[in-house]
Amino acid sequence: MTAVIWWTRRDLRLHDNFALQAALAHGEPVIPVFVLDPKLLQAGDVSDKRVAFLFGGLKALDADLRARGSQLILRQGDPVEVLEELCAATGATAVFAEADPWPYARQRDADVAERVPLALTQGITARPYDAIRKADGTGYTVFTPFSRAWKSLPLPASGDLMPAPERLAPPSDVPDQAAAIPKTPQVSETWGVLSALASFPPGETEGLRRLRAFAGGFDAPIHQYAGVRNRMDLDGTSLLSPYLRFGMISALRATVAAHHAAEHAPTAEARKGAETWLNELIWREFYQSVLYHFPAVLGQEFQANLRGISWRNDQAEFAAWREGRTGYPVVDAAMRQLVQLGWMHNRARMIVASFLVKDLLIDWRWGERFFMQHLADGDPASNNGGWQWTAGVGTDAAPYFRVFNPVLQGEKFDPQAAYIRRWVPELTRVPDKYIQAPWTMPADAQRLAGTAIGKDYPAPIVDHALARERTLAAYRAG
DNA sequence: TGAAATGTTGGGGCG
DNA sequence: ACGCCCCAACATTTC
Repeated sequence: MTAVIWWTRRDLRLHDNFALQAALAHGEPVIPVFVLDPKLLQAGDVSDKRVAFLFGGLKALDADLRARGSQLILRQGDPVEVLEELCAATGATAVFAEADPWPYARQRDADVAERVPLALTQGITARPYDAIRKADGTGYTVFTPFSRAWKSLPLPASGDLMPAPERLAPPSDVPDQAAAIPKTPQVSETWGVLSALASFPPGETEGLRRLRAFAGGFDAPIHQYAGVRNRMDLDGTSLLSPYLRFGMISALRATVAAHHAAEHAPTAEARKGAETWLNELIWREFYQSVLYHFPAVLGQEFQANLRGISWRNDQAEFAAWREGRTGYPVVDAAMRQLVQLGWMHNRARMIVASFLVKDLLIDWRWGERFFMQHLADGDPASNNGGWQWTAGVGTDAAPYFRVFNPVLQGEKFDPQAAYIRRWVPELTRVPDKYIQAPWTMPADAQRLAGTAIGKDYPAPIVDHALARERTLAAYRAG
């Protein structure tokens, strides 16, 4: 047997790992390698919360490998050079990794493959993202037929999933890696990072624990998911997205768990909950497939006739949006949650995205980039899909005239304003009656609440009704 | 995975 | 008793 390299990238797990299994089938020892690519870690491109989640995941993976007799080999540099060096130093004859549809990753892997024998497997998605195609071989651009095709294929039984290997041979002949541990980017030990990590402790063990807690058993939260998933004030969602993003939980395992929960649901409502969550996982599969077949979506609107919209792109308003001071409490709560936690409730993502694009008339790419910087679960495919959907310019997009009213969304999905009060403390004492639209509060009520609008909390930076008309006109003209 | 504008209906107040 | 108006409630259309 000869040494081979398991190159892990966004699959920081040992269970259900096609690349690791392929490596094990090919040779031993398997040398687990992660390459920190400086191009992906430049300050300004990624927030400290996102980096902290990644580094924490690497630490956890290393611990899990050491518990099995191996360890994670961590290197920083250009993956082509690093892998070529490692192959030379260790005598590894092949490199195994899970394929990634992101154009940057595809180019990188093509460059690596020119220098070392690279074998790519599936695994980022539950089904290979290039497998579901229309009869003519092209990719789907509408979700419903995609999901129908996706669901028509069989899923493995729970018992057929791949457990983590129990023992791994120690990687031999690996040069000392002490010098390779990265010094940059700095992960600041700030309260923000610590509190973000407390909400999302990185690692495969935690990912698996969350999946079990969410989808395991007859009374699991997945069965209530359909009814509460849009409530921003409740923990009704799985809170699994960062784990899925870095592959700390396999998409396949999540899918099988959802399917199993649906099949064994005690009531029709419970079944609907599991099916609804499964559908959300299929949206993720859909957008990976869209990115694979239509990589140009990363730069431009999928809908060719909507590429000429005249964005206002007001810098001051963009700053107010980023910093959670638009004067619309639901929007501000959500943006502060994002920046502090590195995560945002999905309903809130739609609300703030609609606000940026359709109230401020700011280019959706600005929002897409800001989300990628801050979201621990930020993924090029899902993030782009979500933004193009909200902007009404993508595959299977929301129609352009669908504009969210932030006040009504708040009333519907944060009815007691607990979400707002949690993230916008200066509104804590504002009564329910006014909290979704504090500018309507009479002067005496402002005094009573200790919140002067325009001073303690901003007046709305735009009038929603006017902004809506302005956007409809811009889209019609564009 | 909207919301606003517009249309319709039906009960109750009133002369 | 009856017609008229008002308007909430609901439905449909439009963006």
